[in-house]
Amino acid sequence: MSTISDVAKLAGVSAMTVSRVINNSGYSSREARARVEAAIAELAYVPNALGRQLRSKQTKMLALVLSDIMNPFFTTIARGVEDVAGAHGFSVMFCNTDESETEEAQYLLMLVQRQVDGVLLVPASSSGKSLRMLSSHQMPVVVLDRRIQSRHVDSVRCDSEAGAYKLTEHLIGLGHRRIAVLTGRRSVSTSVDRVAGYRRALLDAGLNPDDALVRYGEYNQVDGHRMAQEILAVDPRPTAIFAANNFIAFGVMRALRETGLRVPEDMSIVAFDDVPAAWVGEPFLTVVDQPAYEIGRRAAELMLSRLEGRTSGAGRDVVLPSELIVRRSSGVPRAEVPVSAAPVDHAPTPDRRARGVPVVPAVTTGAAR
Amino acid sequence: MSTISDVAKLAGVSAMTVSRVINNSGYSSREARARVEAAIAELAYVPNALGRQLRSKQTKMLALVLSDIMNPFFTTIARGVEDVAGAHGFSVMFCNTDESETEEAQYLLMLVQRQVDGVLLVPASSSGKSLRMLSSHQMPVVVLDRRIQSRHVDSVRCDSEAGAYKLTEHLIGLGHRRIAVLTGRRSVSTSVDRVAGYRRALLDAGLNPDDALVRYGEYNQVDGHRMAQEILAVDPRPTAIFAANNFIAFGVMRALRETGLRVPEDMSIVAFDDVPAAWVGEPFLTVVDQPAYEIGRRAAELMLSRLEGRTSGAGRDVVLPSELIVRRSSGVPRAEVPVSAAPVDHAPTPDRRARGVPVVPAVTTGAAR
DNA sequence: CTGTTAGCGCGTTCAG
DNA sequence: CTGAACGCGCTAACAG
Repeated sequence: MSTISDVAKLAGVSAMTVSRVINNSGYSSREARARVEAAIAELAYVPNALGRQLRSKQTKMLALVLSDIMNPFFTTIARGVEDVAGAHGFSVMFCNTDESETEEAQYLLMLVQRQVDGVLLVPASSSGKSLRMLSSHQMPVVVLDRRIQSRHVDSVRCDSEAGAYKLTEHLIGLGHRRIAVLTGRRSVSTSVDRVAGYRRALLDAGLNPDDALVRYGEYNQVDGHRMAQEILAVDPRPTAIFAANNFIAFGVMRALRETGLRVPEDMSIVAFDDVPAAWVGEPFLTVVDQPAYEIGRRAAELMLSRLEGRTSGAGRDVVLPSELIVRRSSGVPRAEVPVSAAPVDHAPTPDRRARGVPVVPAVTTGAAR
Repeated sequence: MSTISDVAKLAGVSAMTVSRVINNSGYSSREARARVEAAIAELAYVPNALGRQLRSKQTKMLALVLSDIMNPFFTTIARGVEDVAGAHGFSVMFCNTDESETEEAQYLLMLVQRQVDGVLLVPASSSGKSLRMLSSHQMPVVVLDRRIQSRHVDSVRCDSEAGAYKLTEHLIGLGHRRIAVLTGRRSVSTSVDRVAGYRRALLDAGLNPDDALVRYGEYNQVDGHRMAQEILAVDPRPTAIFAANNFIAFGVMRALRETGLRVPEDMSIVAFDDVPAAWVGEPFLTVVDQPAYEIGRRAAELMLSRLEGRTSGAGRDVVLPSELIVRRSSGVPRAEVPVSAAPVDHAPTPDRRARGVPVVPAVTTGAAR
């Protein structure tokens, strides 16, 4: 490994001149430049970023701390972050917390030690402890996906409450009256926001929320399965289930399959998060799709514009809209339809994307709206 | 940001003593240790890893360079790498090359500059240029997923040839005689190995490979779709399609849906790569599943054991076995079954995992095997 | 346009 | 058991 002074020696100039040539900073004569470049080529010299980083106090490195890179929602966010960061000469480190506050704290400490230039954080809890720790070290932060209290921090997320409202409204429009919701843990804002949107939709329709139909758990398939089993034992049984994320939805599907219930004839399912089109043969679930790539992209841009001094002042809270996509997993509840007239439609069904106007004709219910 | 000498000053000792306390190296008296720890706490001192890295010439950082983190296969590999690396105190940087040699070269140069301790590489091409560049900088490398020429480099991959053989054999056993294969680009070893396994299976069954049924393209949905359209126009049309990866398979499914062909009644599909169980309601595709997490885990372990000096000598080539999982997307070809007796089985179908012995009874064909 | 000086924060070396 | 001196590779600040 040759160093900058090896190059300087070979080129017959000082290290400083070499530095200027490498970084295109300051002036340098054609001749000196040529000699330096020749020396660099001869030695196959590659500058050592560590020295530069130590001196300039910039690592050109961002960190993305999230719960699990295996979740397609986060994978997509990650790709958005990487694309933007890369275009600005920044690299990205990924850290999986698995929703554990302990893991999160350990990673954040490590990131501070490593002097990353900024942290993009999907907080494992809304306690704000992590944010305080980061700000005590003057570490720039953008919070992703979740709501936080602090007014000083930038955040980019999707409107969970509104998305949940849309899904619930859709089910009510189909005629459902008993709708269950299976969500994540109480300490995560998306979990509670989605329940809140669900409740508001029920109330707006003049329906009475039933706490027996609300379950909190983990955002994974195992817990989705468990919660679905519980909810299927409730009497009277709900006619529709709202899964607050994709993994929970798949756990629900499994539970229904095991119980022999058909979707949507015996039970409707709707969920948050779509599965990327590239990964599925025929999309089946009615979902609210979050703009995951956009969340990552916007978060990275916000971070970079702070770091490059193009943005300053109070924290921005960017809230992106979600989109309702109606597919075959949601239908009219059994009681509403004659048994003989419930054919399963297995023909190719293009997505009916709801844009503004609900695609499904609203069923007139007791209450307005 | 306080430094090690701030702590030293406050504790009334030298910087060296502080360093010893932090790293538990050498001796230090109880008293000194206590004073240092108090000072650290008071200043909320966090050691700057950059200084340490510059001095020790170790960054405790690995890089994973792959084509696209959005591909579930690579995401799973990434998680395997991260878990192992994290357990050893290493961090991981991810780089998406999108199969571009240019992108790859840029990333690798950046990684050398950043002085990462090692690179885990899914090479965009089998040219070996990247490997030569890395070795010229004495950068430790483990190649993942793909074959390379060099005998000096460690690699961890799955046996593509054998997996393709299993899938093709399965189709032949069902009675298929005209089987198409849609694969990736010729410069990637997995693409050509899968075609090789396919050809060997045909030959072993006494069938004649038809080059019109072999297509090379990109490992993505768009190209899978395009290649499927081409292959459906071939006369006589094949009765089964072997997609060499998951994305190609989904492109094929889309093409078939658009053409109005049913799977498996009108066309069987088999593919490389399973979709993680957590992401799908009911798995449908007959696949060969690669142990992706294991590939990542083993690669990271190999790298760490080299870095920690526990392994030395010639490059290891770890080849992991794949597993055939038979599902509903593959069936007996149309001609072989009376039209009246081809019911679609929509009941819950547990996976029939083939372990050693083929699950599907072998159809007696002209040739042995 | 170019070179010199002086660190960035830390750990190794060696003498107390 | 502890500290002083030095250097890792690079660049900001200042002369020339």
